[in-house]
Amino acid sequence: MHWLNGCVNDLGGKTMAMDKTFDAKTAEPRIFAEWEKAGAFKAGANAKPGAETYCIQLPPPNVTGVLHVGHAFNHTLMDILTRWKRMQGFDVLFQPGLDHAGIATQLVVEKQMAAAGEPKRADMGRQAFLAKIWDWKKVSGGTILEQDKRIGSGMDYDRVAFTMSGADNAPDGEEGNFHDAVIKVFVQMYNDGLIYRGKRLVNWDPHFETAISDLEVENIEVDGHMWHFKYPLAGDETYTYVEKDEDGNIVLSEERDYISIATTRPETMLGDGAVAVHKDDERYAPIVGKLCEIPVGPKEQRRLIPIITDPYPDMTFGSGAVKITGAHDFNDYEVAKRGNIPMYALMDTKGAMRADGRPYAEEAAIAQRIATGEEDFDEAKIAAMNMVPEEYRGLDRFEARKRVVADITAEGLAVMVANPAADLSSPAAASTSSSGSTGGSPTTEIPGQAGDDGSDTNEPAFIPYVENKKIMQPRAERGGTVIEPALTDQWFVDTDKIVGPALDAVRDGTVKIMPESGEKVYFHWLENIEPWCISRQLWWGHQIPVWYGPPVAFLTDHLTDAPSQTFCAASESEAIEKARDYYGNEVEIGFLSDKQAAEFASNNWVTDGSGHSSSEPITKVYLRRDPDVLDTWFSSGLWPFGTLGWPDRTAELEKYFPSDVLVTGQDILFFWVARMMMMSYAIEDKEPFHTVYLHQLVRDEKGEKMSKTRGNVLDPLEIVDKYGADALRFTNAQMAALGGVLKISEDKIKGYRNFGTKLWNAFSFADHYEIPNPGDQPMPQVSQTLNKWIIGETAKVREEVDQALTDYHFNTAANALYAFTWGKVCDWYVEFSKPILQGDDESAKKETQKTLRWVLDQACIMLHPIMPFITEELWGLAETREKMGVHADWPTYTAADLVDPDADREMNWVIALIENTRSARAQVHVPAGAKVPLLVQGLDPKGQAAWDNNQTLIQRLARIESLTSVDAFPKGCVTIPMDGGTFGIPLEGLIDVQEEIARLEKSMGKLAKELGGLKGRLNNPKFVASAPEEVVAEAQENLALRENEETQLKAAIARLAELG
RNA sequence: GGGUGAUUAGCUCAGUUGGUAGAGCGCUUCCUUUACACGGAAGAUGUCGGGAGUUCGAGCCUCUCAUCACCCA
Repeated sequence: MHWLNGCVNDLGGKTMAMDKTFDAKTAEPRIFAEWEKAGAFKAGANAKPGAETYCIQLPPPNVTGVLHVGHAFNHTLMDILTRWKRMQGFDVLFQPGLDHAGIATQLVVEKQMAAAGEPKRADMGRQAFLAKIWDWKKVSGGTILEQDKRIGSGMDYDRVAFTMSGADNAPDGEEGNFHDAVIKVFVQMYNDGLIYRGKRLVNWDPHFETAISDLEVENIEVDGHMWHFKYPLAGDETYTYVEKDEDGNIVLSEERDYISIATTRPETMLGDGAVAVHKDDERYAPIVGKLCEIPVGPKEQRRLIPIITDPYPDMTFGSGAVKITGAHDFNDYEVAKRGNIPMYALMDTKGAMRADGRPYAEEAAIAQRIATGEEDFDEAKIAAMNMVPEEYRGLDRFEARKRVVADITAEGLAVMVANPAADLSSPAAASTSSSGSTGGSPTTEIPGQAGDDGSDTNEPAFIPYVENKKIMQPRAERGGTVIEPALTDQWFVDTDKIVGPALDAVRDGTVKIMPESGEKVYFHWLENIEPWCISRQLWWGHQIPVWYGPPVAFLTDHLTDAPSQTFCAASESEAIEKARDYYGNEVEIGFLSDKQAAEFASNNWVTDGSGHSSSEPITKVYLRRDPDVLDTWFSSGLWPFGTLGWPDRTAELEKYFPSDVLVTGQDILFFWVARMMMMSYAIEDKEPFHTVYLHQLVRDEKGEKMSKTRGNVLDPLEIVDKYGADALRFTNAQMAALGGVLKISEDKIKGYRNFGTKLWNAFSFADHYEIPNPGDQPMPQVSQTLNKWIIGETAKVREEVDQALTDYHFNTAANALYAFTWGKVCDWYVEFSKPILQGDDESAKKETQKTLRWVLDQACIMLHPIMPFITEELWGLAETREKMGVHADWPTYTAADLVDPDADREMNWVIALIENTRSARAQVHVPAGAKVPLLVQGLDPKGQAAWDNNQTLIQRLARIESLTSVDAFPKGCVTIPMDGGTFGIPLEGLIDVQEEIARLEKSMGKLAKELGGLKGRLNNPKFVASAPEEVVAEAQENLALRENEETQLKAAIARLAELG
């Protein structure tokens, strides 16, 4: 054939010798190129007229990504499904694409710029920086899709979608609909009241100076410290602090003029709004409602905060009292919201202590009036207040922490404990310390202060109480910066309003999540869904289509404190229209540049430099575009229809949306799957797909996550180089048990490479026997039992594979094909066919030749979705083919039509006889090569027929010289019990009688166990009464067989016993 | 702390209306027999995590305990 070189010559269709093994390294790229040239993966390729559609959309990898084993696994599964459906004649689209991956991409490009010594992005400006990223994307973006070709992913590469395509600043060649889609969705959702702006505590990345989603934060356990400080009570109040043990015995009772607070983040004390204790905590009951003092900052302006009750504090943890810093901790945020406690933000966008605002003394005075209820407050007022004392302003948060700890300790407000390093015999150290804290052991380590006071020879008797403990620290998934919870203005999707249909769809089965456990997790998450923060303070992404302008009152009153006006519009021109409607036609509308917008101060809407007096009306206003971009998941949430041309009603959209199945990692169920569900329903009022197939992370052979730092990363491309793509793909399919843990190992891959070679050699065998290989031939009509049998087996495996793939049981499909190809075709059919192929019966020979070719073709077809390369190569060895293997017609024959029960029974009997004979021979050490005579006793007609039909091949495979029927076995005979007769190998004088008896007794032992079970059940009247008929019948049948076998074994043992 | 899952051969894992346990790899022995040593033949190994319950019958269903993993706080 023309599309595959080599292997076929012009000498009358006779094939040249095949290579010893399949040379994956050279063949695979060649074959993939041929597929692409033939357009084999184009949408609708090989579709039968009027075919149903089948669509899978690739979860878009990051544009910066390179192929790792997780992708390879994920992509293989989708490729298996789409290849399978394509061969069945469906109208298939396997839609590829890439995600612009805001933060990840920006990080990559900024790193490169830094390495090249180029100016920082802030210096180069937004447009120039974006141009840089686009340049980078052009050169290195999408490497992964090229790598995908190495593993055989059959996607429609002419349709690669990109989530930033068509953006305002996109260069030539990056046209596309995605940007329009994103903007249209935003505007639509804004107009529908599904998107709003608000102040929320978000995860703030101080390095990128952006909010990131909860899901992009990972909590890492690190060594941290828990400091214990005293918050003195206001007005010299005291109370009796009583601590009891489990039995209620008082273990400590003392007068205190403070409340002890434990914290891992002392620097946030400056922003405390309250101290909270549990309402059931008797220790603090006397002081609830009183005020205490934050023990930091200038002495004269110490703030007082209330002691409140809340369910949040854990009475058994730390001192049981918690400082509430609503602006810097998520738990505190909830407590503060519940208790209407002011949340003072202490840090700027870089994570340094704020340096803006009024002098601390003024701020503290206002805060004091708020705390005592003398002054009202609202969100904006609190946000403007800077509660950082001058001495800490501008310090990095970690530096501020050290300073705060040192200052409090110096003032004597740290909780002290006895110093274990001090001389315990001294009276001071032996006395009871004032610490009443529970949990944790004191430590001598004082971070940042070691050696400051006291010398090595003269340890202080008491030291500050600092626990060394593991704390969970939030880190940015990208970059690893310590996340700072921050109160900021962000855009949110009101998920409560759109989550309904997404939940219903799964509840009512419109969308099925596999494995089912995924549904539970999905419900749990969506039923407790939080507002989705969609703004990111990045540049690489879809800029939020919102412009701000002055309130209309500003035109006449420049000092108005009315809030600014928001215009949400799909474009600048639309924004102008909206602004005109608002300001009136006489007012000229302009836009602030990026630079101006960046420097914008909220009270200055006039930027033409002219001075305006409040009496002078303004005739031109400048709109400022929101500088933020949308969360990457906002755009990828539109993937199911965005890839198909939406908002245009393209033919592809009509055809392929909703798609069929989403195959993705369990880890992005919330990130992505849930969002696609919500967005699809919100925008198109349709489910995005009908099935979600979730799989786990691919791990190394020990089950550990692969990571560069661990050094256990397997590179799929190296595997492909070493073992071929098919081996990797087969391994992937074979591990894909629903919900299973995915552990990949090189040994496994090697094993499936060997499997490919086995298939290869089966073809090699056919060539070796000079079996014609004409190409597409109908299933042969056969009369030979052997051929009937293998055709039936083929039908069985076809059903099994189809069922398995329908159920997404890739492992079952792979294992069934493995067992069929190796265990049935190679181990038995090929061996059985040899005597016929070498024999004189021309018609049997011809029939077997045809059957063998047919069976091998079927194996190729059915293995193709999993092992496309080697099967394509083998397919192409035929003289003619109507289509390439990638488009070969998937079979539809059924076991009901093709399984011949008689042939089945006969061949299984033959196989059992050969196996039993081999086993008996091996165990009595008959040399493997030696041919032995075989005796038979009491062979029934069926057995006789089976023997007669298959005599040659039994003799060949069991190495039998002759068969003689006898009435009684001679003494010293190895016994082979079979259904329908007992066989024996006469070996008098050659066998070790004791060994043979041992062998038979072992068989008896196994039998006895089975018999016991069977008899036990059948003798139980309740079993016979309550079990289904067929189960009872099966048991009875089984019992008869086993009893027969038992009789034969007993006789054999008796014979040997005589001998011994 | 909340959630989800796992525990089956030496290892890695299958095992769906509950019918009496399998595969691959590894291991042992033998075999270079004309498709294949990336091979062939034979073989060994299980209290299906512990305990209890439902059932004629439980690896599978229920409860409980133990250990582990992952996700979210």
